[in-house]
Amino acid sequence: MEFPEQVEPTLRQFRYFIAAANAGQISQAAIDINVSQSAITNAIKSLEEMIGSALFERHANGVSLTYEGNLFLDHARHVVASVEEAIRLPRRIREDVRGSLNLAVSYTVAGYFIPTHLARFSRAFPNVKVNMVESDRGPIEEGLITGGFDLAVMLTSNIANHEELSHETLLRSRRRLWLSANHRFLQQPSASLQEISAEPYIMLTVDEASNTAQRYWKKTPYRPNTIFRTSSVEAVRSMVAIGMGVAILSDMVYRPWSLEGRRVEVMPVSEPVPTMDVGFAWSIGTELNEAAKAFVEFLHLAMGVDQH
Amino acid sequence: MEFPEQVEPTLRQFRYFIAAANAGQISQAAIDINVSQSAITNAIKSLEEMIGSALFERHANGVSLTYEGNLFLDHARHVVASVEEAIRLPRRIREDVRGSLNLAVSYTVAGYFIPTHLARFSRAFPNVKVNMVESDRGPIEEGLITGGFDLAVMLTSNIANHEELSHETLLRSRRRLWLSANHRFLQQPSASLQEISAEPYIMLTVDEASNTAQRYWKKTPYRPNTIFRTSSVEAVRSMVAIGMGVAILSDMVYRPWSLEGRRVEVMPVSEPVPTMDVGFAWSIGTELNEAAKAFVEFLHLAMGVDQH
DNA sequence: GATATCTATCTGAAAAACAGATAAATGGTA
DNA sequence: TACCATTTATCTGTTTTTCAGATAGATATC
Repeated sequence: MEFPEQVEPTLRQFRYFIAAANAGQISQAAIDINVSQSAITNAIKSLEEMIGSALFERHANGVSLTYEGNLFLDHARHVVASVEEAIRLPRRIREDVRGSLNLAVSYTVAGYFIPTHLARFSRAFPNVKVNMVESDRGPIEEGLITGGFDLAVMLTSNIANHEELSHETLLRSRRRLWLSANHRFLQQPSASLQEISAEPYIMLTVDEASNTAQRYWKKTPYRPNTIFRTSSVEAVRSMVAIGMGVAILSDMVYRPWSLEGRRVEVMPVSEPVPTMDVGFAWSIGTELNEAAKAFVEFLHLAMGVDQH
Repeated sequence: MEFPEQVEPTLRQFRYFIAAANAGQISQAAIDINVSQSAITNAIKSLEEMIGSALFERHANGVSLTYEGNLFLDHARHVVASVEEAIRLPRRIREDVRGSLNLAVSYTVAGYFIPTHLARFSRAFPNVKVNMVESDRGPIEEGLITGGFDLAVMLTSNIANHEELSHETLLRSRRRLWLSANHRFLQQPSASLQEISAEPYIMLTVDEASNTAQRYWKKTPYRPNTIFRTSSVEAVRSMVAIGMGVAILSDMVYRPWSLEGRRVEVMPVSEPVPTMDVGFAWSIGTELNEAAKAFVEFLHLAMGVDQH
């Protein structure tokens, strides 16, 4: 016996076995599935060795299943069907889920988080119409409560109304110091808030970023030396890149290159700076509709929420 | 891209994918399952091409499942579990079925049909105690009706009491002419009953074989030239082998060699000769107990009753 | 006995899978 | 910035596996 002492079956062996069981003849099965007779004979032989009992009785005019072979056939069919499903289902279009989703998103989420996920979601759930509205925290919270929005994806750490809104964090993005490629700080492992306070600072105003900034500056005697306030992340990036100032922003919106092609570097802040938390928010009282549930589940899976 | 444009996944790819999903890192998964990192990388890449979407997002410190990857993981685990079950279950000991089976069998069944099946059945159902009794048709039918036997495996074509007994045929075994290796008939394609009637005939008496024989001899003007009557198939075989006579018996009891090592040949009879039908018999009124049902199902599968 | 048809086995060739080496990208650290 | 550690991706040569075709053996049919 020259056989490699197989321990694990292969799918091919299952298919060959099923073909033989269907045909009642190994040679006919070989014709059916367009392989050689010896290939099927060997596949079955291997399976029988693995299982430890004969699957077929061999006759002069074909083969017939033994008791064990009959049991195995059921399992084999199940296995092949499961494989079929596994390959087919992940890209299955979930046409069963219908309806519309009124989704509110905040600025950074709209630009840096939602797009890729929303694209995939729409491919997977083509019958869900997503009406996405970008807005500020206040109007979003109000819309969720009044029912104007089904669901929001926003910065969860900023949420004010905890009586009427639930939230769930999907992603925590670290905040670090952005600076130009030739900044002297880059020779240090990190920069302290004290050091940063001496630098010209570019303040991003969207998503209440300045409010958030206050939270960690307030714990120190220092304040940022804000020379410019903008609602554009691209503006921040460009200004940082050409050396006009530094900024503390989340990794989620970080890109190494500015629009002009200049490099933006990044480094940790010595003091603990809160992460930027992105997640869902919804009204406590009302149940999510089918489309919203699908979207929540979709992002759960994409973010690996259940992974731990 | 040097890849062979795979269409069907392999089980190995499923296993590698699961390992990577569990570990969160391809390289760690490679260590876990003791293969090279490139093997897993390639397996995942192939799967992604087959499915048509990414299963993982690649990061600098590992991989994380995409939405599609999460869905696929469920399927993959199911597939591997099903394979596991398929390989393990056919030899699973059915300890759940308990009880005793009072089984009656007729002579030829006891010697040439039951043993191999009963051995396998007992391995599969160790908690079923089979009390097997060999008897003649009359006492078997009586025992089935009075409840002394739960079930019988016998020659169904011989059953007399059709009012109180049900039966089901499992196997039809062709009857052919047995003769010695140098018999002149062997130069013909077949032998007619007329020709056979001129030969010395060895009559087997068990299982009412002589009654059965009468059924087809009666349709002709000829009668077998019986020179010896015996209840031993071995005796028939030996006597045929040394050329003392011929016999018409079923393939089920045919063996090419006699006890003395002489060859017994076999050839068809020209006229239609009824097959020997082996099957179950049981009392119409009573329901089979669990052990009996298991035995019936076992033989159904072994004989491929549901195959057609 | 000849023929046809079945499964089992053998052999050389083709295909696939793999390990190992290396590249490319990124994070952490000094 | 540089350097190191660690990640995934890719490439290469080798090993392993799979396979088709040929052949043998067994059995049914004619």
